[in-house]
Amino acid sequence: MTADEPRAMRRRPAQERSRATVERILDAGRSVLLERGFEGASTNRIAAAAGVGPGSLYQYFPDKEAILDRVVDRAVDDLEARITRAFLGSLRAGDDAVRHHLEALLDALSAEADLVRVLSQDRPRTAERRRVGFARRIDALVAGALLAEHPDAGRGPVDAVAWMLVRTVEHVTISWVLERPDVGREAILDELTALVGGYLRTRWA
Amino acid sequence: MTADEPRAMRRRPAQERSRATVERILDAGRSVLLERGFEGASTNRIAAAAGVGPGSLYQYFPDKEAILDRVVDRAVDDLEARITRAFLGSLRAGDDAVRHHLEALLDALSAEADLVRVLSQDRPRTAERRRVGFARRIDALVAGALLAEHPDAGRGPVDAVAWMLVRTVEHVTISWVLERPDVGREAILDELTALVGGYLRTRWA
DNA sequence: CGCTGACACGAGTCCTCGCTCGCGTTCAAC
DNA sequence: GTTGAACGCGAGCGAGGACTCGTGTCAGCG
Repeated sequence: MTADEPRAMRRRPAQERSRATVERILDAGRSVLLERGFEGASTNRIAAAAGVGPGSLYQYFPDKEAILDRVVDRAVDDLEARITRAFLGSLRAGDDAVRHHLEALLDALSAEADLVRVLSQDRPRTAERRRVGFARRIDALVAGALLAEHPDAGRGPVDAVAWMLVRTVEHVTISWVLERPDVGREAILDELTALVGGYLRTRWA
Repeated sequence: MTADEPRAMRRRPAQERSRATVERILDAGRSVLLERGFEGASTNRIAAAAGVGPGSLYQYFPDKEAILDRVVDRAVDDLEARITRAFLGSLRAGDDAVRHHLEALLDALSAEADLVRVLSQDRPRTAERRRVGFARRIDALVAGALLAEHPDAGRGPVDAVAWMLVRTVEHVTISWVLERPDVGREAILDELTALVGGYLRTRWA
């Protein structure tokens, strides 16, 4: 009953046929979104790409926003899962932990460059909410890790450090993927590692 | 004759009256843009806000995009000027130079938080081009400053360092202005200074 | 004053888009 | 096979937006 609880489906698909239709709609939504951005993702275009009448969209979704919300949610879930998995997977890499984390993140973003571009450029409220939400969860993770290593540091400073590190790493990696500047993958990883490492060492020398 | 040279005015205003009209249109465009975002910045709304008929817009601008382009250009010019001035103004602050630069940047962005929000969230191609263009110019400035201090470092590494520092500082300051996290101005300046300083020290110890 | 071009106006045109609704089709249950 | 619900379809409605055009007003000049 909250203001913006996830819009329910208008009708819950019962037969196999309709479940496939919903799937086709969401896939088409993803394609159209990646190819033409939010601007060009009209309902008629999505329906056409799904090989479905415009009316069929509204059998299962209350409105356009609900469709794109689900599309974005799915895509971002994938991306988040990929990143989180990479993050956790490189936890045991003791010494070069920072670099391994950065490497995993950079590769995850590179693998979904089109998605990252669309979500970063046309930026509807949904996508923005998801981005900030995810960032905040990572904030907590990083803050926890930092606090474990420096139990004497206060809660406040640790939170500030975590917040800043997360924004830094987020934007540098995304900018690298999108701008493709004249800086190689290895070079940017070296620099980012130095940035984070130098900071942490400076901060808690 | 190039593909996207700046759209010329349809008619160059000759009398004082019409020059004032153009001014009113651009001012209204700015207000509407800041209050309702790109989404809500319709031509009719801008005309109404300017106290002008819809037709009058097209006496001087070929289409809607041209109007918003000029509005964005003006706003970003102001912001750029403010930032550049602050940057140059704090050049002589010898020892704490880094911190002074960051302070100036943060304050400039805070003073125009609404503009920063609109340009960062709904992000049309124009605004994005301008952002990247500005960033690249700052890249060059910073690279120059770094090279002056470390003449023995190669061109490539210096460019990479400059590129990364600029993206880092850009996004951390903008995120702070937009998210208003639970981190005070002094704290974030301390942290950013430590981040940049620690990095540079690590990099060229 | 009278004339002319510059300027302002805003009802109206055309178009796109989100969304509906009535009808035809397919499927599952008996 | 029959029936009724689930499903699919797509022409079309209403809203809103960009932009036009015919008409009226104003400034400057003789």
